[in-house]
Amino acid sequence: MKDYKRYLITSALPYANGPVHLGHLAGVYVPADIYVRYLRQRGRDVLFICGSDEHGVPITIKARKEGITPQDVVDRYHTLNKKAFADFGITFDIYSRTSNKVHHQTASEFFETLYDKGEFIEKTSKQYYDTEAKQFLADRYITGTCPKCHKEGAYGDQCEACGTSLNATDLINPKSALSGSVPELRDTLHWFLPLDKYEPWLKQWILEENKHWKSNVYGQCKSWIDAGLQPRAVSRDLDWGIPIPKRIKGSDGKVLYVWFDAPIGYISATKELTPDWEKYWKSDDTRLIHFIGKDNIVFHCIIFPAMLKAEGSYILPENIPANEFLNLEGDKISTSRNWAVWLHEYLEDFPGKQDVLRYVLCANAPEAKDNDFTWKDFQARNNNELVAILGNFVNRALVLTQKNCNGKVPAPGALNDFDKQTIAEMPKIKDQIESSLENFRLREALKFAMDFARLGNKYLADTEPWKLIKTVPERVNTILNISLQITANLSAIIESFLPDTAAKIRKMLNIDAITWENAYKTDNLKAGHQLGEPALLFDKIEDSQIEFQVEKLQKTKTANQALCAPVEPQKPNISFDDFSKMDIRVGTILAAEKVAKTQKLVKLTIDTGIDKRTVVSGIAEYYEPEKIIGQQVCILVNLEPRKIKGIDSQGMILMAEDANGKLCFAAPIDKTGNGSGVK
RNA sequence: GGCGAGGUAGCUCAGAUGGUUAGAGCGCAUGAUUCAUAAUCAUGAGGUCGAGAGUUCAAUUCUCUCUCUCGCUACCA
Repeated sequence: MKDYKRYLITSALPYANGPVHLGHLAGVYVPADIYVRYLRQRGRDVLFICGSDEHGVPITIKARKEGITPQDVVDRYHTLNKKAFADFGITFDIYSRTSNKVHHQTASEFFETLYDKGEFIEKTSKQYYDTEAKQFLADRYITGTCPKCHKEGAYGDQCEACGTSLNATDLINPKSALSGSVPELRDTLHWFLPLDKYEPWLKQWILEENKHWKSNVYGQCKSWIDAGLQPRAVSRDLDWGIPIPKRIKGSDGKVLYVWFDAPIGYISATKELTPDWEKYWKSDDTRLIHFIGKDNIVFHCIIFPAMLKAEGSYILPENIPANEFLNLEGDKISTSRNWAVWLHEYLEDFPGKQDVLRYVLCANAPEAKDNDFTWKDFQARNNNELVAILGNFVNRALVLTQKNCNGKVPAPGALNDFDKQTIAEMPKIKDQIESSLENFRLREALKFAMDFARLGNKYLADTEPWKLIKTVPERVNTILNISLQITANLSAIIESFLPDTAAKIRKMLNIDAITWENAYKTDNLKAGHQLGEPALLFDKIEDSQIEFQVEKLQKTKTANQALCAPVEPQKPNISFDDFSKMDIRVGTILAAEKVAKTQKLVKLTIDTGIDKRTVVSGIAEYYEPEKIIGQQVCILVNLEPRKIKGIDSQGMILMAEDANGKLCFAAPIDKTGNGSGVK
């Protein structure tokens, strides 16, 4: 690898509309912090950058819902999250925020530079405008009837009832969520970053020059690039965000799209931290690494690099070790469903146990695939690994010294072969950890770190000083000296993974931090050195504590089920006339085949009694085509025909849909004649 | 449907430009031990490496088909 002079490490800016949970910690912040602490231990020049991402529509929506300002929202979560990170020992050099002045300036300048270089495309498009509120409406601010499932209350970007992603212009009866008025379509000007223009360069840079990226990252990028990149709007009509610079024509009422300003936040935060920021962002001998979750791959691997490339004066990331997701007790973590373990709640239930969570999350980090966090596993790792192996070894070494040497480091005598062999293991383990960490294999590194404690336990078990004390007491001095040297080195070895624990060990040994380079030596503790008071590093976690957590989640689940299965309220009354406009008939399915290249569509031929016609229906997930032939169904025959996937669909099959979106035929119970009217 | 990632011991994961008995941790069993939070140490059991076919002297590792999980994407009156 290239000889880098300094490191710039960023971790994804958490979005300031909610608290951080253990998934964030496991995927992004714990790995980043471990890596950074390790680099610092080795004396490398490193900056660790993070901050709150505070713009964008969801924040304005949350503010409206609660009747407060967007600034109030971001202030709340910025403070909360900043504290949570600090509590878990995540040692950012700066935890900034994108509502800062420095960031506003930096991001506007960045935009201006690209604008002046002619890197943007200007495009006018039609967007909904609320004439009462006098503003353009973000997709989320438009509600209406879902064109797919016909439920009301769908948003302009997505229908939460059926999960379909939508365009605002597809909504039936759109309404402004701001004023309730009917919005009108108006022209609006926006700037686009032509990602397609960077396609050849991205191909070369990622697919050829960055083959060392993790396979999940590399593959995802390849997938995006191969699919073809589209120009992406960098501005929005919104009043919360960074205004497009005034001198630019048409900038009125427009802000930078949050995806554009957020990654620039890494730069602004660095600027805020040090006047030397350009050394980190603009020298080839800086190694820039982004720690992110898999949801952020496209932004950090494709879009942000394209922005930096377009700007021209910045370096590009050398690696982006994105992690996958952490599930919780078998289900996807979800903020909106409250299916999460919030960091501040964890600390209330397990005070002082941040290292335990760091350990469990690192040991089970979703490095290659989604992983599952269970409280049972949490308990097992605490009790069987931290308590039994690590805590126990340190305790044994210290208590033995206390009993036999009055808490003073004894002078070693001559070393025998087993002593030498044990001592020789330390540099080996240290090397293994280095190699794992340099390659972002943190769970492997942690496993090696635990080997250090195992080495100590084995050494004690094999030398049996508690027996020798009666027969060859001078030999015990050597054994305890070596055991204590292992303990001292162990404190440095686990420092990056378990910082609090490392500090506790140092305190018990009454020593200062040992550098990484010295973390294998046998003279870090001098003979005669007075040790501090021994104490237990970890406590056992009882079944009752785990049951409490599991019950807590179970309650969430129950609450969600009650919440998630509401029966749709009755629609407004209609006249009989309205009803009788619908011509619903009974028909028989004559033929059915899956529409090629679709997941849900089945092409049906129906004998309606009137004629034999083709209908395309989205039922493939629930019915196998060959099994429904001959079945009678109800069909709305006078629905406007529509082309679906190139097939003319003449009518619509009536289906009953439950709260989970599962479909079943609504059809006559008894066999009846084709063409029978349904009234 | 397309694309990407993953499917290896009860659990969580490593692994190999194809080559003798496929690895680790936890769990389990047996033995040793008692300084230590009944912790530790040793030994062992346990896998047709998602399924099938092909290439090969030889495949878990390469190719193809299929299947399951996750993600992106298209379609869903």
